[in-house]
Amino acid sequence: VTLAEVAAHAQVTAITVSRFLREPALVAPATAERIREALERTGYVPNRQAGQLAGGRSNMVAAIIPSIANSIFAETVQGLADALQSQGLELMLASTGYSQEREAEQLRAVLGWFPRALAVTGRRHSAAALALLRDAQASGVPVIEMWDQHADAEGFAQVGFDHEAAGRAVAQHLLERGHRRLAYVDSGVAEDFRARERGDGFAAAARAAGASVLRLAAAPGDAFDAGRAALHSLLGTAPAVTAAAFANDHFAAGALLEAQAGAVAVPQRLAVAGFGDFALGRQLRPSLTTLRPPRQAIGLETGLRLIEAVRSGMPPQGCALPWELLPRQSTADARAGGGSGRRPGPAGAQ
Amino acid sequence: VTLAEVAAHAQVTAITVSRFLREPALVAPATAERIREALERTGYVPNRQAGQLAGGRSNMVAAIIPSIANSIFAETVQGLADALQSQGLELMLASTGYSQEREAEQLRAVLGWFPRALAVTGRRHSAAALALLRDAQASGVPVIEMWDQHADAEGFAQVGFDHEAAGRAVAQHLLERGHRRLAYVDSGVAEDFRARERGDGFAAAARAAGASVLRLAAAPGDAFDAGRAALHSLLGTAPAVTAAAFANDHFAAGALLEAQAGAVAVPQRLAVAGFGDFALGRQLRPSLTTLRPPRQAIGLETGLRLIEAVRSGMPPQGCALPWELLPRQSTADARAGGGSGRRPGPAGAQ
DNA sequence: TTGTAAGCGTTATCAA
DNA sequence: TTGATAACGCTTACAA
Repeated sequence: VTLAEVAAHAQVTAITVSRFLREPALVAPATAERIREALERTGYVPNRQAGQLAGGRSNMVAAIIPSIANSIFAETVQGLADALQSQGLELMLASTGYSQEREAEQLRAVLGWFPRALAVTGRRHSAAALALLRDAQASGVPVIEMWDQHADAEGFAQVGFDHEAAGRAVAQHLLERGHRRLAYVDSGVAEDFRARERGDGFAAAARAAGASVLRLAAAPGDAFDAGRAALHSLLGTAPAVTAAAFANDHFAAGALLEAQAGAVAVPQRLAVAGFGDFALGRQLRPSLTTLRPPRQAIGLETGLRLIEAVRSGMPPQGCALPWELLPRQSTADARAGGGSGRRPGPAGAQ
Repeated sequence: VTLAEVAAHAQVTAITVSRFLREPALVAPATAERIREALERTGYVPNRQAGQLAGGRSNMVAAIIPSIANSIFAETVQGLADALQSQGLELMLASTGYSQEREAEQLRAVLGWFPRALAVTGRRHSAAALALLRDAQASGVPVIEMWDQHADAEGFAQVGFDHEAAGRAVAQHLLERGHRRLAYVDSGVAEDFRARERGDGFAAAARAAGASVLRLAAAPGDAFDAGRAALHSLLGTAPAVTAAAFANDHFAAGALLEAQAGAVAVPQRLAVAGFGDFALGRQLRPSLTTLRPPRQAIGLETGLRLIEAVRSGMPPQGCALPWELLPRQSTADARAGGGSGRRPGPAGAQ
């Protein structure tokens, strides 16, 4: 069913129906009524390809994330979709599997749809991807990098937070509780740059305070199992370590469960901290100290800023979003009487 | 950059470049080389809207799922995306938030892109959605309903499994272990029809064996908390119940954790079974008996069958995919020495 | 308030 | 092996 057929039913021409669809106020009430009926009877569905080709712009925003299956990004996507939907924009999603090569590929694929705006994850891109992003931005397509907030930005707006600072905060938390021999368990995924940066911040803060830091990488495969294995290798090879931070809550939860099974006292023998604030962490005993990233807010804010950029024609603005350190039982101070409450991260315009 | 500009660079006309892009073998080697160079130099990106408008068909498959954030569907989407990608098809994703109304809306939105094929979740649709799906199918767009496999199909191919049978299998498992007073904790989401059907099957099998079944609904909000609360209300209002099945592993895990905290012996005082085989279930002590649905296989198989339908022009075929009951410690027979091994579900063509 | 004409960037068809 | 021409279904710009 095309516009022309609907128009025939309503005894007008196609352009009038098109106009009614976009600006109903511009057609006479009687005509509008006939068009409404015709639309109903024919079950007309506007052809987006044709509309966007003729109009010269799409109503689609493309987002590229590392993994759909990672729940942390699922919430970001949800926030993004919510923001866009309110403006009648559609979301096209692509995932890279944490591969820079696939990022460029996926970028090329979505660019063929000529999206109205672009959201990518992180600030590290292959040369090919970077070139595509720059071209897009140069041709007026707003681009936002999600989840990051770092000085070495490549000229794109960033909506996220500083992962090194987050890592430092976790270290600080452990240092304040008297720990001097720390460990950081990295993600097994080499391309999870943000986890690595949190580790960098963690290590830097610890060393600055005169503490030692052992870094090891989690095994690939099931994250719980990897966390369990990491606990063993930690206790085996570095028995002096008294506190460990993990790249995410799944690793940390695995370690907690293994500690439970092996009668390793947490936090007395080993304090444990995670990242991400996954729902499970609050349920475990001891409950898991973690850092809550603004998972959904990143998506929502990205959406709002892209919309604004589209509307105004100006490049989008980035911003730092606050995270929150959630001290719980797994790092409770064995000497004193527990945690010191919540500690919000920094926020403010870029 | 348009095809015409590339063509000018290569000293041919647009159609030759277009041909080179689709069937390189059809252009002379020397010309091909010039075109390749021109493509490179100009950084040409094909305009999908124009291509699909002219070609009369898209290379996009649309999938509609209840929730992106639900990990169970994330794996299905992954499988689907993998299958499609191998054929150069792109995936457009829409989520409904378990609302039938939004399903029709989202369906209308994606139909505007004239997808090559359509994958929806489940067999229950609003009248509006049903009409859209029928129209699509009638106009030659293959449609598959994922996750379901039921006799009252509305004429669409189904790739999934029979949830009543899955529910019956869980009940059977508990009955075999001597339980006669059972409970089923439904999902708090009223529109999760599949969880309800599993409950129906569970209840039917239990009653057929002369056992009693109490059904209650989990509270909305955090699933772990809902599981904890469900355990309490179960122990409080129905102390005679000796085994409980939950609509998903998160509820069940919450119950397990609460039982642990409250010194309720599992499985001795209460046997607990879940659904979904989430990674956590294997980690808990007692480990969680669950039923593993073919999460990823559903997506993969749907993709393959849609591709085949597109290729052949015939309507897609559905199929039943096997699930697996995973008996673990949370339902171990207190009388005997443990579980009886894995029990695969039924499989075969529809 | 409605309509006409042109064109968006590509592909199908047919011709050379 | 390459090209000319005519769509595809819609919107923009302008005219009536």
